[in-house]
Amino acid sequence: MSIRHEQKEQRRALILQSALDLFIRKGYGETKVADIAKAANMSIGLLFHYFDSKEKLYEELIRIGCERLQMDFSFTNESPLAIFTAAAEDLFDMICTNPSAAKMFVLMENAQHLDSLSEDLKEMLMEADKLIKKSIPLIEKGQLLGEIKQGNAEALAVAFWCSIQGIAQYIALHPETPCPNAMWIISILENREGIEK
Amino acid sequence: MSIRHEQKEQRRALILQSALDLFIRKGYGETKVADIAKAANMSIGLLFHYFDSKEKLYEELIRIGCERLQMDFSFTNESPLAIFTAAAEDLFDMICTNPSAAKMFVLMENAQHLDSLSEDLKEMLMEADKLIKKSIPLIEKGQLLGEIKQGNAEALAVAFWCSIQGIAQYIALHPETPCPNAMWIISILENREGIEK
DNA sequence: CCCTTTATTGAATATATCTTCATTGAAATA
DNA sequence: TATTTCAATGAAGATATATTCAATAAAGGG
Repeated sequence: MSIRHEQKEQRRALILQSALDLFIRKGYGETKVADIAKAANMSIGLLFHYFDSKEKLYEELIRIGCERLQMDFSFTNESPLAIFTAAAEDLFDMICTNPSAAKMFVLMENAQHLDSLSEDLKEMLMEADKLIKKSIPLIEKGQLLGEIKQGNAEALAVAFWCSIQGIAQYIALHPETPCPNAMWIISILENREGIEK
Repeated sequence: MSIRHEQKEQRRALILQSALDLFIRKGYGETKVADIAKAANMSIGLLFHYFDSKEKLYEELIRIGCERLQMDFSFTNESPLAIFTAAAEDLFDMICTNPSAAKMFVLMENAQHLDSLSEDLKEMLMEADKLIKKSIPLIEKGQLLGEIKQGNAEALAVAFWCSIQGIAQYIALHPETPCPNAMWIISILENREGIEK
């Protein structure tokens, strides 16, 4: 392949990477196109040679995020706690192994609360909130089985998923942080020993 | 006191409240002065009658946040786990009782990563990051005592504080959410039963 | 009741930021 | 090598947003 074509891809990737980092640190509105160009070591004009607008660039990042972070959270016939454990382990592995995955995770969360965003992108982003809602019946099942502790199922779901979200955010902003163990977060849900009735 | 004076205070409070809600939902840069004025049911001009600039308004919010959220996290001579438990319970109580406290919590977190902010405010905000650093020796002490589980102390501190941060963020944006139990988060740190050596 | 002070408005202005464009130079192609 | 195509620049232009201001209405005080 030609030198040009390679460089084109590299440049594009560099812009996306720089923009992602800035967007999650400062937010969309406070990240100036000039900041992104500077971070990517290029002129403002060149940035617009690669992306039509700041908004398109942002949307491209979200699109990439949606592709990569396909949270299956598949309803296998495993026990509820096993499903949450697998999900947590997958996520922690992703977040701690791949710095840009952690950043994507944060971008997607922040994007949810943004007005000026095309409808189809907004729909894609609805997932995160659904995750909590979808977890509630699973938690209730786990409570009946005695593997998940008692308490309001929605509150438990919020505690579980938001803890992961909070940790992902910190790791995204401080990539050198030692990675927490997924099992620590599972202990939020886990019913310890005796089944009290 | 005169009607005017009362109304003045009310207006100011209303602006601050509206701005806080918008800032944490959309971020500083995407929150337009017009949005704030609209949310507070007043003209743009009047908003500037109460605050010199958008930035001053933001800084005022941070100043209020710093006053209210004086995280003592005092080093009493209680056991490490008891100190973390007390801190978590205090925070959860504050977050779940007082919606604007939860929002403040989020604002302060977001503000940290903002450039254009006076130096003295930046210093005030350094606290959150210090919280994790200050927790490390305490966690190590708890590990020696066997009340806190084994593992990298910094990673445990990150897991604990960031979980609280993540939950606070969700509650701030969804105030009707049932409040998680502080003890659920404590179980991130807690060493269950047998001391393995 | 008159005069002073303060609240209130929205259009006009200033400012900041995004986006375009004419131009230059480097790489591909023949 | 000549020619075409694309990368690259930064200043000019367009746009969006913050801020000011002159004018009006309401309240306070004598």
